[in-house]
Parts: sequence; C-alpha cells; structure tokens
Amino acid sequence: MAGSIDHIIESLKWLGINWDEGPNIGGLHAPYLQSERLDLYKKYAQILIDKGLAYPDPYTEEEVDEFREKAELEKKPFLFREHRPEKFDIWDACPSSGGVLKPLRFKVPEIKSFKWNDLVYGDLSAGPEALDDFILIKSDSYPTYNFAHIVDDIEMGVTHVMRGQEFISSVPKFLSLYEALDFKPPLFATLPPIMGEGGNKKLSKRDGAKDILEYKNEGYLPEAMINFLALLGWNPGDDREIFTMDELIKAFDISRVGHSGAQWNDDKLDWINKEHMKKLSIEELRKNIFEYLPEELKIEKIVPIIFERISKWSDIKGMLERGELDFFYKEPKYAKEKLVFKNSSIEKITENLKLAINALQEIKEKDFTNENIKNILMQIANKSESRGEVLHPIRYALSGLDKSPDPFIIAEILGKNETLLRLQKAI
RNA sequence: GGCCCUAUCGUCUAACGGUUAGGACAUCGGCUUUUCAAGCCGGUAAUUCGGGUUCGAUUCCCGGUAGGGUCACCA
Repeated sequence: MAGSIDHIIESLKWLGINWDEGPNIGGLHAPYLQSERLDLYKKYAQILIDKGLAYPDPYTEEEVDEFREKAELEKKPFLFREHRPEKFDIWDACPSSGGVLKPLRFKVPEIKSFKWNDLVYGDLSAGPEALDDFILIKSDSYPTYNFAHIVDDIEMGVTHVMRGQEFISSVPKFLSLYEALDFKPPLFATLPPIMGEGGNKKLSKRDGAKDILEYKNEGYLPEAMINFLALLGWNPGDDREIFTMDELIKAFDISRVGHSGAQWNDDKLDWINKEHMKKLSIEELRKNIFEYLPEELKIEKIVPIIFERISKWSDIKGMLERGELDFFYKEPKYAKEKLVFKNSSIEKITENLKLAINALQEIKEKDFTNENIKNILMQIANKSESRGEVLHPIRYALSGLDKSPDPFIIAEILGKNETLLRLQKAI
C-alpha cells in the first residue's frame, strides 16, 4: 500500500537507517514493489505447477472456513492438506470467461519434520504439523508473503533473513518451498519480540503502542530511540548503555541477541534520551528549546534551566501549560503568607527582604549576575539563623511558586529593576 | 487444543559449573548553599518449582508451572 511504504521510509529515515537499494531509490534488483513483480511470481508458480507441486484450491472460502471450524471444534490443528483433492484442475491464471481466479496452493512434497539453524536461536526444529498446503497466489492474482518473499530471496540473491519470532512457526513451510524450487535457503536470524509496557503482549497498536513517528513528534532524538531499541533484546557484553549509531554498529554482535521478549519501558527511553541530549551543543539545545517557547521566553539564560528539567523537547509544553515559566515575563501572584519560611515570622521575613533589597541595590546594573547576586545574598543568608529564612522569601517573591529555579538565576534573568520591584512589593 | 520459543531484582540485562549473583532504569534514603530540577553517595530488591548429573549447579538433563509466538486469500 502506497501510504504504508511512505510511512516505513519516513520512520527508517528518521531513525537514521539507510539502505542500498529499495522502492524509493531503485537498484540492481528493481522493481521492488510486489505489484510490479507479478509476472515473476507467476513464472515461479508455473515452475511448481509443472512439477506437480501446486494446484488450484477447489473450495470456496466458506467451505474452507467450515473445515477450519470443524478442526477447531475437534481441538485439532487445521490442516488444509487433509482436504487436498485427489485430482487437480488446471489453474487458469487469467480467467477469460469472466470466471473467478482460483487461489493457487502449494502441494507440500513431503510431510516431514524439519531441523534448521538460526543465527540467534541456534538449532530449531518443528514437527510435520507445521507443514501445510498454503496459498501461493491469491484470487486477486497477488502472491502471499509466504510465496513472494521466497521468490524475492531467489531473484534478489538474499543471503540473510532477519525477522521477528512470529515467523519461526512458518519456517518449515518456507524450507519446504525452497526445497521444491531447488534453492539453498538463506541464513535465518530470528529476533525476540518487543512486549508492551506493563503487559506481556507483543507490542502492537491495538494495545495502545504508539507509532514510531509519534516519538519523533514528542521530541525524542533519533539516536536515543535507536539506542533504546538496540538494548531491548541485545547487550554489548559490558556495562555500556549509551551508544551513537556508529558505536552501535561497531559493538553489535548477533550472538549477543537475546531469546526472550523484552518489555517496552518509557522511563528508560526518557533516561537514554536525556543522556543523548547531554551530548548536544548549547547551540543545538537553544535551537530546539526555542522552538517550543513563546517569543517572550526566548531568553538565552533560560536554556540551561529548562534543559535540566526535561528529558524530551515536548516536556517543555507541559512546563508551559502548568505555568512553571510564567514568572519570567509576568509578575507573579501569590498569597503573602507563602513568603514565610517554616516557623519563621512575617516580621522576620520582611526584615530579611529589606536587607536583601539594600544589598542588591549596591550591585551595579551591569554586574547584576548570578554569581554576584549569590555572593551578596549568601552573606546575608549565612548570618541568619537559617538560610531558608532569607532565601525562601526572595525566591518566592520572585517566582510566586512552590517549586522553581534558585533565586539567584531568576534575579539575573529578571534584571535589577524587575527584581527590586518584586521584592519591594513583597514587603 | 497441536506445534514451537522463553524463564536472573518491579523493568532491561551480566555472570567459559566454583562470584559476597554484577550493572542500568525505576524506587527509597543522604549530601550538595531555601524549594524544584540536575549532580554525587548509599540502601531495598532476583536465579519459577520439583527431580536428577556433579565434590559443586543461575549455568547441563528431565518433568511441572508460568509467559510468549503460531495454526489467514496479513505480513
């Protein structure tokens, strides 16, 4: 489907995963879309027909459903081959008389057990129950995945097939088909599934899993996402956890891929994302953070304050919504008694605020920096019975919030005039 | 139900049969100039159960249990 292709391509590109050939860039084995390879699948279907290893399904869908239900009722696995007709009709690939195309089924040449090797799981095997006469070509003339990928493996010279664990049970079918076509199978590497957070079901949209591009929109870094994903079911064998793409490529070893499903974990993802954010330059930080800020908050000095408090860009939205940054450009409103520190008194607080105002007035406007403010205020604070008695009311008068950055940096950002104004009002 | 896969802290995981069972996230506590955040230090926390094999099993074998996958004209 056209939309799905774009979506897959966009997701891979965001993650920084590149490929050498494919539907959007062409290559040696083009075309890449099934719809453009139908003749090829038909050619291989004919080879199987000629060998007597493929036949048109004589039943209607309803009839097959009945077989299936019956098997289910008898608590037996449904095997189409138990209903395989004794004589095969001729398969009419393009019904001319307005008839409906019959699906073409593979006739499994030999019902047997299969053993094979998997690069991750090692030796695997399955009983004959895993083999069945599956559909090669559907009634819409398209091949099924089971058939298409095998033709493609042969035609495109595929050497390694890496895919999810859900395919293990179909491998005997594939092996049987490779055999029927006299093709040496590629190497298989089976990867464990990713399970949903909290639950123990395979991660899926139905159970609330998010589209990968939603993480992009939420402001996760692609390298962090790749890093997180890589660690789900694989480890480097040492204690390293933070990797760039290049480091990941160097460190990766398929023998260290795990065999069991790993749960998605947003907490860990956030931590990894933050670790990758720490590697960004101040310019990159500013650029990304400013994108989320309104004009009046695009202040250079606010960047580290925000950076400390977020683990992904979209966290800034939450800070904005909760009004945690309002005081930088709006006079705060608060109840007077909030200025009081623990069991101090309003008189004491007022006294301390006056001391602070006097001291701050001594600083020249151009020297009104975090460091100078801190020096002066800490002198007062250290003389007091408790530092909080001095610092808390200042911080509260400036921010109007229970939780905020420290008063020194707020004062610097507000500037001398606004700082003194707010402190005066608190008296 | 058949076939198949898997099993170490809550989560992701490490440990050529011999370790005080290690790390990370989360959590809890402390420190760091008032709160928050960040940072630093520390704590709690695991080998699913039962049998073997072995001088010795997290590790090898068998069985139970639990979880997962699959049994489509989807991939």
